[in-house]
Amino acid sequence: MKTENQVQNPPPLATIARLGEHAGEEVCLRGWVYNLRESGKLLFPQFRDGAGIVQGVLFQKTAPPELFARVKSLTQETSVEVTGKVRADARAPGGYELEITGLEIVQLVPPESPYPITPKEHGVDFLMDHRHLWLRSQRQTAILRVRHEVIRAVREFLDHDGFILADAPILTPAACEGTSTLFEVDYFDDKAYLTQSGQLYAEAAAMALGKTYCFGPTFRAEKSKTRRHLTEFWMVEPEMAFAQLDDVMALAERLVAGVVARVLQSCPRELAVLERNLAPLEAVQLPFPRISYDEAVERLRAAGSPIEWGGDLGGTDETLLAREFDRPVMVHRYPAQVKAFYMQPDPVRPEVAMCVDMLAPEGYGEIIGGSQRIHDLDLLRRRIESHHLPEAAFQWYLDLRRFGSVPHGGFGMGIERVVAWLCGIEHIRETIPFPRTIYRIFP
RNA sequence: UCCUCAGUAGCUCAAUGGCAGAGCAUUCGGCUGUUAACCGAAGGGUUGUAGGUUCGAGUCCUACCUGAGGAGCCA
Repeated sequence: MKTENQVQNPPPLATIARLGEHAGEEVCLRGWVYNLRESGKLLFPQFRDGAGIVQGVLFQKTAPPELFARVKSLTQETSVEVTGKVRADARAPGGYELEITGLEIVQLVPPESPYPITPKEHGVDFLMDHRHLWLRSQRQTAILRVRHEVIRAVREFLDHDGFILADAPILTPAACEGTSTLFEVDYFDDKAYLTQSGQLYAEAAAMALGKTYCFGPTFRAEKSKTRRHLTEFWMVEPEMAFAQLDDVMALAERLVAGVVARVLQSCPRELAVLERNLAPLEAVQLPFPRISYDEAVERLRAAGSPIEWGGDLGGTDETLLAREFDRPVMVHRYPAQVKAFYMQPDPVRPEVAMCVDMLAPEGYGEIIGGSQRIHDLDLLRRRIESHHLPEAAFQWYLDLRRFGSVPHGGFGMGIERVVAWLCGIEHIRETIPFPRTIYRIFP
């Protein structure tokens, strides 16, 4: 009966995520074999389709011998098209299972060279060497789906707020901030560098468009070796004309709160796979606490940190400070000496810069760094000089202060750090499909 | 760049200076509701590389290679 029906009327394609909508019906799934369990004359192949996992059931007693043999031969990650009747069953993981009526193998993974990543534990080195396959795991697909949702939420938020996307170049003639080590590339007979920030270009775009953002990969050649660093990472950088530090902070907290709310709403399944505790994310409501660098140093010293006024916050300082709040905390007005040359000094306290860092809770560190930019030509010139930067390279940037300069500002948000925080995962390397770290550029 | 740790079967890991082992994976057999299934058997090794100490080195020493965690720097 079933076979006849299949020939006359091919069953509709379904996805595992929405299998429940087809209860009682015969459907077709396209995907890969996740695992095969068997118990005598009873087979339980598990299938994944990129959005979920479902278990199939096949009894030798009732199945055509040829079909039974084919299912019994399935190896992990073999690609298949399987048809079957969807049935609710409390014994099945996910609540539904597929009573298999037909199965076509698209490509059989040969048993003599099995899929290398088994459902057992593996070490970091092995998994990173097989990143192209590791991506298929439940955990990795969940993380990538959250990443997708974060990026979509950021873009929709900025788009709806009147920001215009104007991307910055990736190949640049010189350092943007003059501090970090850059990747040098051969540019015909000249030298060029991979961008470390699109900000300077975003400032130019803001003078053209009012509110703008750039969103792309950025590169740092520093030999950072921590769970928070990649040499290639994605950053979104909004920039606003006619804006001051308070406007920058207001935008930053609205953006982050919006992204968190969106991920909570859209990714419950993924966060469950990742076993993310939702309470700390649900606590992320406006407004975020704002403290000055001065107050941060006081709090840190009270908490036992040896920090002195004048230095930047270390990783442990960030964790210590963030622990005192139940939502991201914005630390503003750092000493100008530890910050970039283009940051506007505080008018009443010139030794501090009109800048802000947002620290994520739970020890995830700095996710946003921003500032009000210097809009006065002479002051900016003096800063370029005192930072020993080549003024000639910055003439175009100085032009922005010659022709209709206005107070303006913005920030950069590191996508991978936000994703790591929202997913509650240990290491940033899992938040990007193919991470680049100091000692790893393969695959 | 600095500090710490690690490298043994395809994978995850054991092995007091004294015969190279287990679980998973693979192959074969068993099991009609499995949940990283389970039970039995088999195959699978230049112990990261090069030296050194020793009667004898996976184990101790030196150098190097590869990777991980952290510092500094940053998002």
